Amino acid sequence: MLKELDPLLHSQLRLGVMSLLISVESAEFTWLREKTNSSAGNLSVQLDKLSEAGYIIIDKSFKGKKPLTTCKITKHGIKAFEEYVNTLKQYIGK
Amino acid sequence: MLKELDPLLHSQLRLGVMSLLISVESAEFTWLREKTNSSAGNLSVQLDKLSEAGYIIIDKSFKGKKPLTTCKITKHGIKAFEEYVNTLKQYIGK
DNA sequence: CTATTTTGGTTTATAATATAAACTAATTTA
DNA sequence: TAAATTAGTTTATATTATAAACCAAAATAG
Repeated sequence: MLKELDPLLHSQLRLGVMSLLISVESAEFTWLREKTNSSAGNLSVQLDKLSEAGYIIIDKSFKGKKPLTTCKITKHGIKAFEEYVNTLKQYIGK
Repeated sequence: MLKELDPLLHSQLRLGVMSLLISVESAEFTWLREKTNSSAGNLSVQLDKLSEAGYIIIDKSFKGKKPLTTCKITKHGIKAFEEYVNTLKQYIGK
């Protein structure tokens, strides 16, 4: 029987974000937006969900007086991502 | 920039079905239901979607007077599945 | 200057999707 | 012969994804 795929990660945008975050120290909102080619609104919502799950931490600061949002994957997030990938292998074969 | 994941395949149940169908000659509705642990209603709807996309062919016959629904992946379906897997590798790393 | 556009977002409304509930019809089984 | 089971379909609902509308500050154009 096929195992469940973590629904929080089984979303193109959220998976994309996690995929990007896993290979960098931290990333800015604008960079994630460019890389994922998503709308700011959508990205904002999905980042919140990842954050609420403890998969990432979001730091909201200011660069001068402009808002600066940076994201960083957590250990919990890395684990969830790895588990997701493992489960996925059951679906896509190897 | 991350590529788009075929939304028809990026669904746990439909991906599960395709994953099962790719390794068998054909499969019965009831078997797919067991393997995917899905409700009959949900499975029925998702099979129709895969069928409409030309990813599978559904054959509805009778075993005696009981309905017998069997599914088979198409060449187009195999190609779509393989493309999906390739794109996915961009997300999950190798 | 000051009006408009751009940047960097958030909030909220809507569109799309997944899923279950309700239903049909035939078939065992009690 | 009434009740439960099998094998599904159809439809309603809950969930999710996504964009539209919005806000505040800053840069740019006239």
